[in-house]
Amino acid sequence: MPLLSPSAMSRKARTDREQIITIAVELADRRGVEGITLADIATRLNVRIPSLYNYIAGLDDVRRGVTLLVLVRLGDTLREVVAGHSGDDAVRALAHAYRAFAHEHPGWYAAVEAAPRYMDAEAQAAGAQPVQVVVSILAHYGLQAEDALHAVRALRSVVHGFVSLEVHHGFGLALDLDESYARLIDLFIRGLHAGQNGNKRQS
Amino acid sequence: MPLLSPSAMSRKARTDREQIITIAVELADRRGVEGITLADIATRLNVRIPSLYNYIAGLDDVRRGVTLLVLVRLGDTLREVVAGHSGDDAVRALAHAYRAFAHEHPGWYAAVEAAPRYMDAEAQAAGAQPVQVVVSILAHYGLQAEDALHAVRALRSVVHGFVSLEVHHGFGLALDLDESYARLIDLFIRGLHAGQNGNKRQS
DNA sequence: CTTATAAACTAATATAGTTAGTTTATAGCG
DNA sequence: CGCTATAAACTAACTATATTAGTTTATAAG
Repeated sequence: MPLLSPSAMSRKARTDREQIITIAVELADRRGVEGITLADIATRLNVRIPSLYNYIAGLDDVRRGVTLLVLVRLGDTLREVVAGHSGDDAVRALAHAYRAFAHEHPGWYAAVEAAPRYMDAEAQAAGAQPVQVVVSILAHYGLQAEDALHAVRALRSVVHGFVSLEVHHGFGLALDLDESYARLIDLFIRGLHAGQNGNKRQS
Repeated sequence: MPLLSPSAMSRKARTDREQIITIAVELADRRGVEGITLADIATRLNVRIPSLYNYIAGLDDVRRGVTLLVLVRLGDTLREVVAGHSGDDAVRALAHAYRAFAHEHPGWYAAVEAAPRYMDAEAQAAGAQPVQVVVSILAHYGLQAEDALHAVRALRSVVHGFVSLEVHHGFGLALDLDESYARLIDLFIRGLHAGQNGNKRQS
């Protein structure tokens, strides 16, 4: 007896695994990857917990699937938003979209943050679209090979750092967050421009 | 019967709570705040688990205590390191010390990251020394009231963003991390200088 | 109709934390 | 010195979680 519709019977494990991951992704949207429980998934499917093991290897397997899916969705979102922009505009658009994603889906963003815990480097490569988007943007700044990669890390750090602190309520003061973020991105852009001639460190 | 030494008998709850937190901090250094277990603490004290409840309200209470203590230690470390430096030097010293702390004590750094989960805003204020250190540094840049606070958030974002990604192995490429970090901090400093006259955003 | 098997189930185990209620040891007092 | 209140330990029991083993059931295919 398959999990729901008794339609096709052969090699259906793939389908039902996706069903489980889909439900897990919904749960994760509210409670984060760590908040996923097999009990909730089983209830949603009107099935007992052990039945799930016919399709998944365990909870961590579910979390891995969720992480991958979320990474892909973030990558898609960023790519769409950035399309049509370039230079400073592209950086601002990306920064805004990244933050918006975290606001709209805190649980999913938690999955992005915890991604390395559940996926090894190779598996992550499959969902590394976010990085690719950043690389393509910074290419327009005329940054050479290694310089570009260091810049990618810088942008990731800046954007992730702020958003991470924000969604975890790490900023205590009553000071406008939109303003802080806009200034941070501008500061990053200024730094990028100021470094274009003479990118080497002074000390 | 007190947890260990049958010395003073009255109001010893404070003492034994500190004993528990101390052990928990040691455990957290290796496995993070989330990795603390009452079982481990009880074993270390040669006591059964429920006995701990005479001194703590539960696991989250322990985590709260650990978080507070770690926050204070980080604050102390940063303050010591920054003392004697000013301007760009102070920023670099702080950035370096912050990252070093995360490297030497990954578990403690996890507590710093998760701090808002276990402590409300008021409780965090008690361990908000790190922020105070940053404020004092940026005062030397001639930043006015709000500008300074936005700049504090920027520095926190930059430093935390990179370190967080690094310790969670979020950087996939085989590219020197020290170099990336140094460039990021320089980029931040450049941006700070470039923004000194005309700090307002253009759009 | 038979049979092989996918897919569900029940039962049991392990590890967590937590609560209730009981026992024990001892500090302080008469 | 002995009584008593109480701090502080204990055992027992319960919850929720994941996981594994072994059994039953339904059905697709021959």
